[in-house]
Amino acid sequence: MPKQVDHAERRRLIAGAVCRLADEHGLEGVTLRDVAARAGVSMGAVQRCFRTKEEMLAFTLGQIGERVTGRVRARLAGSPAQSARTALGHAAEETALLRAEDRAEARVWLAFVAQAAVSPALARTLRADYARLQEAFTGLAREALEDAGHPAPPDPRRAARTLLALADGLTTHVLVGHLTPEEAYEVLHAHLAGLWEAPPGSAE
Amino acid sequence: MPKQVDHAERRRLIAGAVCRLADEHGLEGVTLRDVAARAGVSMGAVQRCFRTKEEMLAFTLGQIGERVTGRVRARLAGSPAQSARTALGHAAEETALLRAEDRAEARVWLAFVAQAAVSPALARTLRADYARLQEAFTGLAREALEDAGHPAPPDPRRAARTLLALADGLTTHVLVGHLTPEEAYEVLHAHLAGLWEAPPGSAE
DNA sequence: GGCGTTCCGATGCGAGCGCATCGGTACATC
DNA sequence: GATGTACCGATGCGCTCGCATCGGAACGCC
Repeated sequence: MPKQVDHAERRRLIAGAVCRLADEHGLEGVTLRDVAARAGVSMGAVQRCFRTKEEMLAFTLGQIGERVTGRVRARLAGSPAQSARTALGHAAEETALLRAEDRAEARVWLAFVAQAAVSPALARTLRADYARLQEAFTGLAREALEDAGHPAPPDPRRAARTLLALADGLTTHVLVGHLTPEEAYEVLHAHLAGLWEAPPGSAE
Repeated sequence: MPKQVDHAERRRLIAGAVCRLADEHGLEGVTLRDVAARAGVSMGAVQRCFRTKEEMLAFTLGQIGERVTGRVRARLAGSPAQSARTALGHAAEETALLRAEDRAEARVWLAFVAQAAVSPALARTLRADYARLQEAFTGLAREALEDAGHPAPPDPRRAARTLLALADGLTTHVLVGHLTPEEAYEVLHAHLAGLWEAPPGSAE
């Protein structure tokens, strides 16, 4: 067995370079040459790891999805100690990518979402991520709404969908500069607060 | 004075071609040659109307913005007869682009939003559109919330921002196939219903 | 009908793209 | 240390891109 290379690790390395480039110039600005240069490897190495560019992009999107859902899960793992309500708030924050240090990740996410609209393969990956997130949100929302003491708690799945869409919309609006991160944060938490204060039987 | 051409009309014609192509293959698939072919003109004509490709894309984005805000305004024009609450719902529907026939427009919008994240010129255009929409939404929300008889009505601007972000998020989720248009519609209207039913002093 | 002006379609150009190829290198094995 | 294999970096290829260029068509005007 001659020289061996940790392929998985290298793939992650390359995916990281893809993210940094996509953050700077958009997904269109991601070329194999630039990726190789940024990752500090040769083009040949990139081509060895991924047969085509599309495969590379799909892998990168998968990495991003794992990172986001992983962070949400990490927050949830520490949640039993806190209330489900707080946990849901934190999860929504993680998803909305409002922090300054998440800015790059948000831009990459947006680039991939746009591409997914015309690329079935990417759309599949993205749908799986959204499904996982919605499931997690729904569980938390159910728990939190029951805690709120509603005799007939609102539909937790709908609450989760609303929250997920709101988080994504806020991410977008921050990215294009329509809202500041602070404004988005305020909108998000006002929405969450409204969830618990809604009267029994409310549709929201 | 020799041959004269309606430049404004031709620009709109070309912008239409850009939209159709962006719908099919994403913004990356929009090339000057394809645009010219789709618009039924020569490449030279396209280059005469727009000095650069970027100028062409910016103009197209402006057209889309005008179309959306124009439709919202049109709905609003007929609103004095109805309640502000209904008008706000209709405006939100228009913005969310959930109908099947809006699908193409939604895809184009998403492509431009992603590009705007790395293109200041596009971002400016987009911000102006969002500002207009938010203003319109805020006015309607204020009116509707006052009609709802709150002694201390919730912040209408925040309600408008929430609604706008939610609408955009839903558009995105429908595009990637996470939600069906019907599910998104249901989420949107449940959120609207929750607005009126929130108790006085509610944060939402 | 010649003329001047405006417009346009075809063509060329340099650059950059994704991908294929291949000789050389590094390393486990014996 | 020879050898076989897995790997990689460099280079080449075919293509398409955005943009520049230019000869000629179209047309109001004298």
